[in-house]
Amino acid sequence: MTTIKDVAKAANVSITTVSRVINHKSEGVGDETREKILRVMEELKYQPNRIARGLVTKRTNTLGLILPDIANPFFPEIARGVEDTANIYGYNVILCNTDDRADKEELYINVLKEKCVDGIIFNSSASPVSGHIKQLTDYDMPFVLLDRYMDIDHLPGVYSDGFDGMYQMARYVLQMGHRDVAYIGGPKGRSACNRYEGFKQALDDYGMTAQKRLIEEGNYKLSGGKEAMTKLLDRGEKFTAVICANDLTAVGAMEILKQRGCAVPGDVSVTGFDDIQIAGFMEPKLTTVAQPCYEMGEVATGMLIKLIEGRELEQAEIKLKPQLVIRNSVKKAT
Amino acid sequence: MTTIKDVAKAANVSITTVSRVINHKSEGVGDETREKILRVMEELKYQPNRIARGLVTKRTNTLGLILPDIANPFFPEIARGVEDTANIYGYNVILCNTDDRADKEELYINVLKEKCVDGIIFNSSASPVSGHIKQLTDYDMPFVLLDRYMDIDHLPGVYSDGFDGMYQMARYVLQMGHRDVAYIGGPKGRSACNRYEGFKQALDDYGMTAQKRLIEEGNYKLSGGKEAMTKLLDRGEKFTAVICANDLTAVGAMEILKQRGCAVPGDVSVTGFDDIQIAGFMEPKLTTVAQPCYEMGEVATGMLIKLIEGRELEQAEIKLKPQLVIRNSVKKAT
DNA sequence: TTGTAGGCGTTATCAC
DNA sequence: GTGATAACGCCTACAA
Repeated sequence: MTTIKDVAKAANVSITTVSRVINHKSEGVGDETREKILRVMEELKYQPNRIARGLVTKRTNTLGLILPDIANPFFPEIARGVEDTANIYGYNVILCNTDDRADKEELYINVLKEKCVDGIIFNSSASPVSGHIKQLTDYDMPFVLLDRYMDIDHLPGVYSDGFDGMYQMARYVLQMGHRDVAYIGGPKGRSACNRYEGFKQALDDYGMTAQKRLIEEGNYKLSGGKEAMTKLLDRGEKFTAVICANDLTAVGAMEILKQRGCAVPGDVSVTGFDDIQIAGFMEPKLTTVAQPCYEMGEVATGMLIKLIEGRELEQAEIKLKPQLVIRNSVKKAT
Repeated sequence: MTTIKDVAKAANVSITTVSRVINHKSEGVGDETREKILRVMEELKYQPNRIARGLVTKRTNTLGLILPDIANPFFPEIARGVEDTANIYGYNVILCNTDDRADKEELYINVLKEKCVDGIIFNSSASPVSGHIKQLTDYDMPFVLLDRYMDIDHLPGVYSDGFDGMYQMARYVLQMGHRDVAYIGGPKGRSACNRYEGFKQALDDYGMTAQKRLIEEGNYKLSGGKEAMTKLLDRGEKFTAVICANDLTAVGAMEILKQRGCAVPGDVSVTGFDDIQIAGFMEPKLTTVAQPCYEMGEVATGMLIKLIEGRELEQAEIKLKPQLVIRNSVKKAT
């Protein structure tokens, strides 16, 4: 490995001078000397050692990205947005999968700190007040929260506006003339970014109120959609549309509907949320809401870099608008 | 930030001694002194600076993972396998998206080198003889190739055995009694890991030969499947099954089939390859071949770490077997 | 315009 | 057992 020292010797100058041209502090270096040094660097295939540089500058140009599971289809787009943006600004990103386990989160935060990353983007199901996240605020480590819990302390974070997304969807369904609209949500504990509240607001704007008999709890999985729809049907509820809190739930609900001889969207319209890959391929193609994943990664990274560079954030919390994706699973109510 | 120096001072010992207990070289440190140092480290919340350590040990415990696009559904599982394994052995991984562009690949290799990663896992569509990959072999940087081109020089690499996967599939289709079997492959240039060869071998084992009239070229996309199937049908070819080189192709082929009034699998059986998410959700559920993605990441990382630690590889090239996933898109030929 | 010297936080090599 | 001290490769006052 060739070092700055080798270059200096070969060019017959001091280390300082070489360092100057490496860092483009070209003021204070003669044209000839610079030329020569550049030439020698080329010949020797010199590459600066960023580790050594980091030791003195306290900057590694590396970011940490902590998320539950990159294999979960929700995250790759986010990760891509993060990496692209980081790359533009000259940063690299270390990927960490936590499976939402507090111990792994804590471990990664520590390692990342020891490796002196310049900042961390953090997606966790844990609330920010919980211990291992307090680590972050206690350290002087810049960080940005991603999705998940809206924060009470106005920590910097980027969120997908579930309220707005579901509001758009519900309004669309209502515009299509549906009045008996069922809703299959997430499990009780999880607030799910206010999706349910968006649903209620839309009803409200149409002078309606949510009817308890048409509201069921799901689990964000296929099974939840199936079970909820089974209950609805077994109780003999009447409805012309079902709004589901996510796509998997919608797929499950649809399967039961078809089994029971209900045509979708002929007899019952169905909607999802997330726009996972299958949404565009199933029969009928699912009308759903697309999360602004890539953009979330982009925006979060932009914020983080601002933070790292000591610039002020105009806004600590940024909510991004999801997008309504209209396909074929909703038809006009007759 | 508290350093080893602070700890030494607070514990009234030399930094050497502190360093000894940090690195668990407990031989040569008195029990009492160790206790005291441990206590002080705790109190001061000391965390070793891995940058500084790396500067002297020449090891960063960081790996580079270079791939085209983490948002491409093929890679998240691989990345997860890589990260999990790396984590087990105490490494972190830097994620790099190249979009298969040679310039980006070269750039990342350089940055990774400058950041002194201990090794690189590399997935590229470029052939290993091309310039920027030669960088890797020229450097004394350990690396493992992932999927893509089988290598002529027996560089270390992990591959999915496309031959075997397609052989399994074709054999299954033949076992189901089909004799007029069409094949929609990839674009001509790309060898596609010998999938086509696997297909031919299976026919051969059944005393049959591939018939040119039933072979069409695709592009691994929906459009390719549609076009190829349209050609086949327009030419009036007779077949009871179509084997597609990947799932998207199969989905495209199926759409045309249905449009033209052919039932799947009633009239024609269809198979895919890759087992992407939609395969399990479409109607009929697609019989396909699952790539050993997670395992590939796992194995590649294991190899890389061996390389890094200077241990010998029993095998430079490892081929992993894909798995046949039988669903509902193939029925017995009558 | 250029060079000298000190320091970043560790580990490694010797002494004692 | 323990402790100086010299690296590691680079940056940055401060001098010249």
